[in-house]
Amino acid sequence: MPRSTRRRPALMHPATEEIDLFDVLHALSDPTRMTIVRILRTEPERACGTFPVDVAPSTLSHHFKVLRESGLISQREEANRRFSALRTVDLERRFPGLLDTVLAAHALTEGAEGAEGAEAR
Amino acid sequence: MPRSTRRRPALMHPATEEIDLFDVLHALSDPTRMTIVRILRTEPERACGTFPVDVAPSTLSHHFKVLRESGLISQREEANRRFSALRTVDLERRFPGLLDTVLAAHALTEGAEGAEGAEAR
DNA sequence: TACGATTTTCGACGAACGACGAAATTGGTG
DNA sequence: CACCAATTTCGTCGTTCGTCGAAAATCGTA
Repeated sequence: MPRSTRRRPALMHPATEEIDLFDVLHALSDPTRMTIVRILRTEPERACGTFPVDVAPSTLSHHFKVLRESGLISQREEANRRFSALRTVDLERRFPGLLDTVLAAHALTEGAEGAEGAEAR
Repeated sequence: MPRSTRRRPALMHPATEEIDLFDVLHALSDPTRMTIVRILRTEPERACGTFPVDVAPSTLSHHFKVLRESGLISQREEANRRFSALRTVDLERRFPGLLDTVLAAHALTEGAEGAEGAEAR
């Protein structure tokens, strides 16, 4: 038997040149997805289930799909798990400086938001 | 009689420090609004009705409201007209480099998009 | 092979979105 | 005052969004 008998459909990733700015902006305009991206910024790779966001697994799966199809992250399957990684190089090539600037902007709002009663999410 | 007898409610603009990143990203994730912002980038001020976007007036009004409440633009009333302007200084103060980077990113996608059959919008 | 862990797919639901037309508001002008 | 032009508000429509739970798929392991 071949090493990979794919029964699950292959994961769709847009090519670098096909990454759409509106899709990216929309993907980043959700707090949960922003959290995921921010975490992924500090680690090369991470399994889906290990993100500290409190939504149902199915919801999380949905967000990962949005992120993947927007071109923000790539996903790799390994056995049971699915590992996600930021497409930093591709993003930088497609929209130079965008990810850095947006994440920096979000970092600016960090302390203030949490301080006034928006604990999780 | 006083110079301004406001019967219409005053226009709501978020203070600079209150501009929300998610609102900004969401506002920019719509093509029509992106067009408006891009145009406003090249002119200090412009009346609402003079934007070359083909949507119904009421729809346009809605987009201006979203842009204004996100903090991206300010609006000033003068007689019948309402003039819009980019809040470049406030934006820069709140999220340094964000607007420039996003608009630069959008500029990169300009030629290619229009070339393959997405004339208007 | 049966189980458990990980993740997705599949509806479902309510909220928000983008679009529209009709009606109302406002103010300048004949 | 009547009219016109610019714009908003209101209600509606269909779509998309974010969320969930239940069920299915996949794979390692007991």
